[in-house]
Amino acid sequence: MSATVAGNQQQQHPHQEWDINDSNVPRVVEYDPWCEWADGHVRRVYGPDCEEARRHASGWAMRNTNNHNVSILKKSCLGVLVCSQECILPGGGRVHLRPAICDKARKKQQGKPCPNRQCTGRLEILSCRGHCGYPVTHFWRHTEHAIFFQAKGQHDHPRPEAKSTSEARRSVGAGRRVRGLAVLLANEAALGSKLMSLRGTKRPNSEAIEPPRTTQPPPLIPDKGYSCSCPPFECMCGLQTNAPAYQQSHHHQTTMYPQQTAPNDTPYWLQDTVPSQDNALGYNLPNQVPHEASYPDFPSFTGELLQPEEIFQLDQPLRPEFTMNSQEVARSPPTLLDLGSGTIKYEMKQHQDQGYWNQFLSEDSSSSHLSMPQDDRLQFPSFETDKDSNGFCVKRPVNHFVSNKEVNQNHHLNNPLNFQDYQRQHQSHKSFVDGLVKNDQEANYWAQSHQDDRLNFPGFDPRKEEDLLSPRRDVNCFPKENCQPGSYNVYSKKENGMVDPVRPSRSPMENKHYSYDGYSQMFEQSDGKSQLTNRPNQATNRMVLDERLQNNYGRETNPDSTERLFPDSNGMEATMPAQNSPEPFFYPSNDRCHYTCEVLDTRLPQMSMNPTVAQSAMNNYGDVSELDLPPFVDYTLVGMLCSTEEDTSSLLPGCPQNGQNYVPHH
DNA sequence: AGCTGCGGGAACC
DNA sequence: GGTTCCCGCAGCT
Repeated sequence: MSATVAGNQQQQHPHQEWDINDSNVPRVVEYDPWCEWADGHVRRVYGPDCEEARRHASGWAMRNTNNHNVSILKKSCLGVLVCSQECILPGGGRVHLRPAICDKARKKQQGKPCPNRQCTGRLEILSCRGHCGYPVTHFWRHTEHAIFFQAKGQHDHPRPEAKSTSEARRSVGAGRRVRGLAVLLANEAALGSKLMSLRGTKRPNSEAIEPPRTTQPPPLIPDKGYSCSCPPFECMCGLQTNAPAYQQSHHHQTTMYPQQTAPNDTPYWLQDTVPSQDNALGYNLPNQVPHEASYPDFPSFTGELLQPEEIFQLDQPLRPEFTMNSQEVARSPPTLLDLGSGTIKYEMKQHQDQGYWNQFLSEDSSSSHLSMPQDDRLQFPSFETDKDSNGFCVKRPVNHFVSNKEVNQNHHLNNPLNFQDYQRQHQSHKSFVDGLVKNDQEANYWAQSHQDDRLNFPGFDPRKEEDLLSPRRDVNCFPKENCQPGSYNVYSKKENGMVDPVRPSRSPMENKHYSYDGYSQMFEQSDGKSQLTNRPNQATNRMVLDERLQNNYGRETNPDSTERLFPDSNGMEATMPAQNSPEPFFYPSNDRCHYTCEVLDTRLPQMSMNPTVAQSAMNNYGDVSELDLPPFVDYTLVGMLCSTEEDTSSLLPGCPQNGQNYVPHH
């Protein structure tokens, strides 16, 4: 697919506006690269030959929705399957499987035992409410020259496993021996997909099984009721959200919002993170278009590397302290999750592997709380570097600066590091490490860090902490002021101490924020306390970056956006370059969206983090060595692996979310 | 069995 | 009347 306009060009020619609903859409000469995980209010234009676009594919589980417009296909997000107990996988990640599109199949999924063999939870759907309380919607429109895509809303939940993973799991069949799956996955990896294997064991016990339940909430906010005045398909609610994270991914890091609005003294990224990005990551990635089905071509295991089976035999938790080059970073890391030991192993390129594995093997995870740099994830092969519109890899500024204030109020969900911080704070929750639940840690959590965590949680709004959709829902995208009061009240019930009918309080878990990141936890989960101690450091490191960011991206607003390029009066399609620019998309006037800055700052930004979530799963490996698998055991791991890609994109968005982000004008 | 697209219908404004 | 979402159906893989 051809590249889009260069960043500079984009800036000069701000996003020409077009709407999927327009009678005449512009005739695009350049197309956006395929983006599997489009999030936020974005618009993209794909070439007619883009297979993914033609299939209306998406990493998100999107179901068809009738919009009574045959020319425009509408799809809405089904959310993600999560563990009812919000358990943390041995690797630190969380369960987030892909909901079946088919209602029937989806119903079957719900209530199944959590894939985490050490967890007694059940799978339940965490529905998407990213669009003012309703599921995020995707619109597809085909024209003679291009395929137009428009998304509304910001996913307020972790990314589900990749579709390919879900399919693989399905094909393997529940209840099969894990090894079968491992083999399948291994083959996949060899093909450039991913290598995964997992070990299934019998579930420890069958506690009282919770009746299958759905987290599906009733529409909280009538699509129409809320005061958002955004026109159809142009709602900008929550648009800021993804911008930060995605923005990063682009060559032009146009970072808007948080940085601009909040001065901050708290480093958003840890310093160690920076180096890794700049140095470790060369971003010299192959010109590769993100593709749903195409996982980063990580190398398959070779004789020099430990075989999956061998890896699983390790008794000691592994601790990664390694760096990898940019190319490796670009790939999804093959990982192995040993549920038994709770260890996640990453496959590294051989030249690096040796050292990596040596270290890996020699360290004890129990004491590794600090072993992993805050920005380790940046070093993971799975990170896909950003590519410029032309498909060339561009060094992605890792410097995403966010002040403390921002961290608390305007948390960028997209920021992996941010996420990481948060997550670490919550690792003690339901951690099943080495087969044991760390009760003591939980206690600590409540006694020492819980409150703290919340305050530090990105996007956390102290004023409304209880009103967050769900503890698991990291993002609260509901506009405070503009969503209908009535709708909003639904959430406020929680504020009043009311229990969410759908999700009975399970304190202490109840208030826990959903953590998507599995990276940091993988190696640190064993020591919850240490995590907390790290924070100060992290904060300090962020500072420099924040400053830089502000300087560089201080001027986000682009007045030019006012020009409305497309449909020309004569009815002919206006030719325009695809909107790949990372630049924020501003509406000509403020009147289109009434969300207040406060809302955006405090809530929307969180959404951008979502992508990160997926990471949790990402580096987990399944242990191939063991045998019978409970039907569900497999997919957790699989899903986790899948998330790799997701995470990748989220962290360092493989797909330029830049497409066309709408940024609220204030 | 599950995905996808289509269309009817209800609810809301 | 317009828009949204829910649901079922049928074709396809």
